[in-house]
Amino acid sequence: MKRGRKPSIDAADITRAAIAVADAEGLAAVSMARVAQELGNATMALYRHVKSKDELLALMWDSAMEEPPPLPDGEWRDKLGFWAKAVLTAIRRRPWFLQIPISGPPVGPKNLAWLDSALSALEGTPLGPGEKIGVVMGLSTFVQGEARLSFTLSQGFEENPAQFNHQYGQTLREVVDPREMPSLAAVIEAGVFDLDDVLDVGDIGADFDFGLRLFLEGVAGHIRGRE
Amino acid sequence: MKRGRKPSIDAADITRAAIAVADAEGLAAVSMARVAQELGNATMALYRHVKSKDELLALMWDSAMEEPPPLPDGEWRDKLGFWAKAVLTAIRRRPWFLQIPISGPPVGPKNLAWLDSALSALEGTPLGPGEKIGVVMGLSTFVQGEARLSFTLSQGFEENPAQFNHQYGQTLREVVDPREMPSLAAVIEAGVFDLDDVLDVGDIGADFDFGLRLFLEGVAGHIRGRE
DNA sequence: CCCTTTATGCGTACCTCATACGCAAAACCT
DNA sequence: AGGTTTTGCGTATGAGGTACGCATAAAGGG
Repeated sequence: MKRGRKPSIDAADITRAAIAVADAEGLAAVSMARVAQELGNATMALYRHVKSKDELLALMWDSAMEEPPPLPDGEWRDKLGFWAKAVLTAIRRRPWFLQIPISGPPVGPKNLAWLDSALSALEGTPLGPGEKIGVVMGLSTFVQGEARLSFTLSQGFEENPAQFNHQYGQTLREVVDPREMPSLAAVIEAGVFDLDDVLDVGDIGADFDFGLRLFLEGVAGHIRGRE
Repeated sequence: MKRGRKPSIDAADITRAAIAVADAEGLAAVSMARVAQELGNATMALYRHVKSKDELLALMWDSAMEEPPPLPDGEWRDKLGFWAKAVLTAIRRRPWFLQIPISGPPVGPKNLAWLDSALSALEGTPLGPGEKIGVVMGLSTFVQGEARLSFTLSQGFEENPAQFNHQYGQTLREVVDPREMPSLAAVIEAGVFDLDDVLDVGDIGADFDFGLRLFLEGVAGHIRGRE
């Protein structure tokens, strides 16, 4: 049988506690001391189960994502669109996911399940394996980038609401010289940046939807040009 | 005239020094003490010109980008493609750019110049102002995401070369159960992940090129459907 | 030319963190 | 029971950000 003192906690416990802290107070609040306190252990006890904080962050990264939801029936475009929105929703539930400095390609089961889900959406298409990966990587990159952007902005908003809303369009009008940046000035004058709802944390966001549509349209074009 | 002791440095000097440190040793090496040393001042002297380290990072963020290069002649698709690659190249020159936790929308002149440049590429198209912004935002999101990914991976590679190259495909084969994730397993079996050149830091990268092509194709489709 | 005003330079000190080290405590084996 | 092995954790070190207050210049007024 196994010798030595029984472990009172294991790496999974630590990861869970760390995730709870991150969910409640943000990634910045995740310190070894804080996590240990959550578990009722001393700080240094954690190091028996986790080599370093970086390793803990990697574990958190693997465990952070929920299970991918089943895709709807329909053609690949609907499925991929649904998938993209599901990714965005999942990330929004754990915004700190994007703040973790990742150290390599995904090997955790959850992340791989999401990858599999996206690939399955392309199952009926004539795309080759490499192309499927390319499509999914591109889409995933776009979604994560958009999520990061919206999260960053909403965070900046909480810290300093004044600089947003109508302010931004106004600020740009002051800073941009129409002679130096005519294209940008034209867009500013059109009032595109005067929206109140630059963030719209609640729903999916028009920018995201538009970009997603463009990307999927591109995939459709690629498939068409290939048949 | 202005009273009081003459400032020996100003915020711009500090920003420059901080950027020099980041260029040479990475963003992690940028500490107030390190920057002060670079300038021959004491640590606390910096706080006369910069409210906090966060503010310094924001200043660095604004100054980090170079001037956008002039776009080539041709149709919008060539221009935007060129722009996207230029963004990627510029970011690769200062990889730490993406590590700075940004706090709001861009107001710095350099970043706005890039925005203007991208918008000017769409000048000849029938797209409205909101659509132009949508296209540019989407593209920018994609490019930054791709840059972040390639940077992250190349960094992980330096720290731990063993886990890459053929290893990754092998690792996946061990972890992925074909019954649970059939689509992913199929792609793995096709050998897509066995490449030596997952990163290819040198050139533009096939994934990036493919994703870029898809997105631009999507924009073309959108324009076509609008005329 | 000295003194007051004002802004900068910076030494000291405090706090938060990650983490190395070594000993104490517990659980198993013989 | 005594030895062995593994975990728990107190202590200590060092890095980093920054508040505070005094020292130090530079300009203006008398």
